[in-house]
Amino acid sequence: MFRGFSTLSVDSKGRLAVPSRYRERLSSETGGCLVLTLNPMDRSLWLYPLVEWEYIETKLAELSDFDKQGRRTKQMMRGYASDCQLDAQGRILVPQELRDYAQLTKQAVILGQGNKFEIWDEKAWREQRDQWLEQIGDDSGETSDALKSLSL
Amino acid sequence: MFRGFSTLSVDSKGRLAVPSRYRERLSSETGGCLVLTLNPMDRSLWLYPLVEWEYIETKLAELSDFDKQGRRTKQMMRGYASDCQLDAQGRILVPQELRDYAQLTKQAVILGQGNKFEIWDEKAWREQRDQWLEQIGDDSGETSDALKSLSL
DNA sequence: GGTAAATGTGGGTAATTGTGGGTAAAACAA
DNA sequence: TTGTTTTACCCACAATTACCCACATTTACC
Repeated sequence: MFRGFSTLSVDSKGRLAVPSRYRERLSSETGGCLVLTLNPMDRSLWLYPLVEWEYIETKLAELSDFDKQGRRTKQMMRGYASDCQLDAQGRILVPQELRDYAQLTKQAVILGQGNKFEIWDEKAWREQRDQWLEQIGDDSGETSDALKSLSL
Repeated sequence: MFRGFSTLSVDSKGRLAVPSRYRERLSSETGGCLVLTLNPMDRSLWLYPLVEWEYIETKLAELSDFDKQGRRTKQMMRGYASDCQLDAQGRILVPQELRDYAQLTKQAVILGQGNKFEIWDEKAWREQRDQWLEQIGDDSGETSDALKSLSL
């Protein structure tokens, strides 16, 4: 399981260095093969080790083409999934299209999220975070049963 | 499984270059024989390796002629299916009729979608995409059970 | 606190890939 | 047949990417 937070810079070629503490695990688990795709919920990116992605892909493939929301989710995540490899310096190249989607500028943040990483533009992340923090505490409005019974 | 995104240009002759990362697989799997047809769900095209298409064709043949949606799907997909071959530069020639259907102009995008590729006019794709992204995140309204229990 | 190692960052170069166009062969129509 | 259009094959340039090296900064350790 991946966890933790790092800031990192996106250079002029769109490369992004994965924090060194994760590199060994990524190389050994999957030979450095990673899959980067968009997060359909937010303007951010998800980075999976290849094996994890393949599992996600089977789950996506099971979604019906005749369910609209399911079809769209599938189309987005698979359509934008791009294979990448750590280079000799432990960086990945983020395709232009995905940089645009997540509005990545010079500074980005990477968040460990269990089976994957989430990558945000730093400024966008801070704004979202502050906004959510206000909402989460606010327990008016709908809260699912699963959440209601969750003790952290 | 095919995945990933590329932009590509449709030249004045209606040719379209398949991204090089897929070429070897397409050549070896099917000797470069591909089938291009329309996507009956959206104004875009589907590109299958021949073997995949043949499997789809058997499934289409099983659809009843007394189900309207089934009959139309069959008619469209089979009727517009056209064989094509990768040329020496890895391009395919898109028939005028299909270019018109998908409203392909100069810039197109190609999306890996599991057993096939999906080809859109770039502008049309971006408009659709932005519209869908709003809907996916919007969790009011109906969400299918399959999606509700999906963790990505 | 100082030194050495590890890490993050930037950029140059060569190979690969995408794109456009010329020309010859093939298909089609009159 | 003849003329016209379409398709296949070839070459060439431009843009992108992969790979390599170098330096600055941070971290770990003595």
